[in-house]
Amino acid sequence: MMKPWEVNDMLINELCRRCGLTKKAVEYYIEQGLVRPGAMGNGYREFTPADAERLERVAVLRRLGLSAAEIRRCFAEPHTAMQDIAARRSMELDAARERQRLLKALADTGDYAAARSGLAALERRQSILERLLSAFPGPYGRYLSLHFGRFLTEPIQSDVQLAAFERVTAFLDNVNFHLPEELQALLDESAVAMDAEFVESLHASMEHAVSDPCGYIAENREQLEAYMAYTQSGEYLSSPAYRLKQALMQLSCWNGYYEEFIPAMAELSPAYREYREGLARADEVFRSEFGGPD
Amino acid sequence: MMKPWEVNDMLINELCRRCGLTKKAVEYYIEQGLVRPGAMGNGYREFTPADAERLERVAVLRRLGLSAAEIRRCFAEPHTAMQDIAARRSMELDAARERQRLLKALADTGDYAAARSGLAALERRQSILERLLSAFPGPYGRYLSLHFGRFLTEPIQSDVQLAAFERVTAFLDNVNFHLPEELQALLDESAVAMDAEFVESLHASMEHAVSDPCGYIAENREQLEAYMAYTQSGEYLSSPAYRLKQALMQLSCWNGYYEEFIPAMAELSPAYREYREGLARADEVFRSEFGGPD
DNA sequence: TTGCTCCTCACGTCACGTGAGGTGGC
DNA sequence: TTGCTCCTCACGTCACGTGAGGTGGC
Repeated sequence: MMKPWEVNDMLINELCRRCGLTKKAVEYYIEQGLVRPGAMGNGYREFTPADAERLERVAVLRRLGLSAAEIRRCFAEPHTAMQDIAARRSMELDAARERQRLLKALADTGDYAAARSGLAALERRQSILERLLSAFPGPYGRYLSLHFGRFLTEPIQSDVQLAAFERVTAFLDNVNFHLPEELQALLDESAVAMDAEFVESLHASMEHAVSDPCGYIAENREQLEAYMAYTQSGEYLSSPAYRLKQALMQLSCWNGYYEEFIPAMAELSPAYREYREGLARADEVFRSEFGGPD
Repeated sequence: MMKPWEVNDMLINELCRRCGLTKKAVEYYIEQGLVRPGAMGNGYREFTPADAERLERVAVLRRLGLSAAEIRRCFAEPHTAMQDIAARRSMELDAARERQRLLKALADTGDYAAARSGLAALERRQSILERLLSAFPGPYGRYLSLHFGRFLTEPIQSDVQLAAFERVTAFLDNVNFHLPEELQALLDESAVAMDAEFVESLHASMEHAVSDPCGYIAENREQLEAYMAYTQSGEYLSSPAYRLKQALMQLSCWNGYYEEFIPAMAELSPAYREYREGLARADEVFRSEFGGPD
């Protein structure tokens, strides 16, 4: 039960000096299970250098704004948790920035009604993005929230939109999207590089393809043909990437992703509807050019 | 004591429906003195339409992130408080953005030491800016925090800098900067338009003047001469603006602004020292061109 | 009487801070 | 014994949420 005293072990005061925390903070972290110091015979707590280092990290993460529960997650799943939390923080920052803008405008104009409607739009956007991150944990959810976040900036003006909003949130609350582990890993891997910048560039090239499909095809004919050929090759059809694609489509169909979520999003957001319509038009041109479904 | 029941008065449930708050929230705001409903004979609380409107505003301000105490201030001093709070929020947002960057970097690299030093720099910057806002309430403090904030982005590397930081914060904690009311009003009025953009443009033109004083003088000779003439005119010397300037310089001397604060800032921030040096060099050129002290 | 509204406690949340009162080691 | 460290309660903060237990009005 009792471990032997080592030369570098220390009592709480020395520990606090080292990691810049108060005794009370350390006691709280012990209570929260973030460290488990040994007990000496007299009831004193004894901390190892490893405990000290751990608490130094706790201090850094706290000052970065993480809660005790989030810090626990960071230690439990070192890589994924921190990325997840950083993505959430980034979203919250966007919201805070918008709130700051609304506050400044309110201070300048005194127009509470404008602030109220700005808040309503903001809160709806946030609740969808949060649900996306919860429903699809990890990099893929991050990608989705960046993708759909682009279309969720306008205020709601009609009851149809309000109903669509309810359907979107209801879908996200109930969806469960479980891939086999290896495919999930592959999905995460391929989504991991999709940060805000990447999604931005993706959207820009999409816009180009949509607004001028023929020009886009002319400019990128070589790559497009190579890609089409690849999607028909045996290599592709036997690859995990193909299995992932199939699984994603299956899951999406079962969930009602295409029948419920996408139509509701299109009703909610005019910008998203336009995007989908452009996509459909471009797709037709592509099909007639390269033939075949898919 | 008891006021007569009016047709549009309402009980708490109706009130909550109107302003989108829970009963508990309303009770809390009553406790905090944000509304004072009337009491009916049976102990029920009775809210007027004015109470309802007030609580709608409370709800908006709360969703914008203000605390109960801040909301009280907004009602007490309608214009100044909201601007003050918005300025503070803006600063906190900058800090949050930086923290988000550090968290993302930590998630990517796992480098806790880098995060720690980034946090230290950030926290020092924030503590100076907060003190500036507290020491100089209102628009002038906002201007100062924007002005000095530009120079407080580098980390501290020497003990001399650390000591200078302590002197800066000690100065700001102890300074009291009270102008006669009319001059304070004038100062606030002239500082009110100095937002981030304005300070940015001010700094840009300052930089131009410093890097090429002769060119700057050549380009702006007319305005500069007009300004110099104005500062010598009887009109200026008998204006409140002149009295304000004199009072500011007096106060600054008494406080040790020039003997303590400015030198400490120059020791703390190399960027600020450079700025001051450039200013001094440019000033000499201006003097030799336009003559006279001041 | 039933069902609904209203009221006032009291305790919980989160990350600690601030004592109070008592013990251990030198 | 003195002075310092250590310990464990207990209560406070902020903006409420969640009951519990009791009353008022129809």
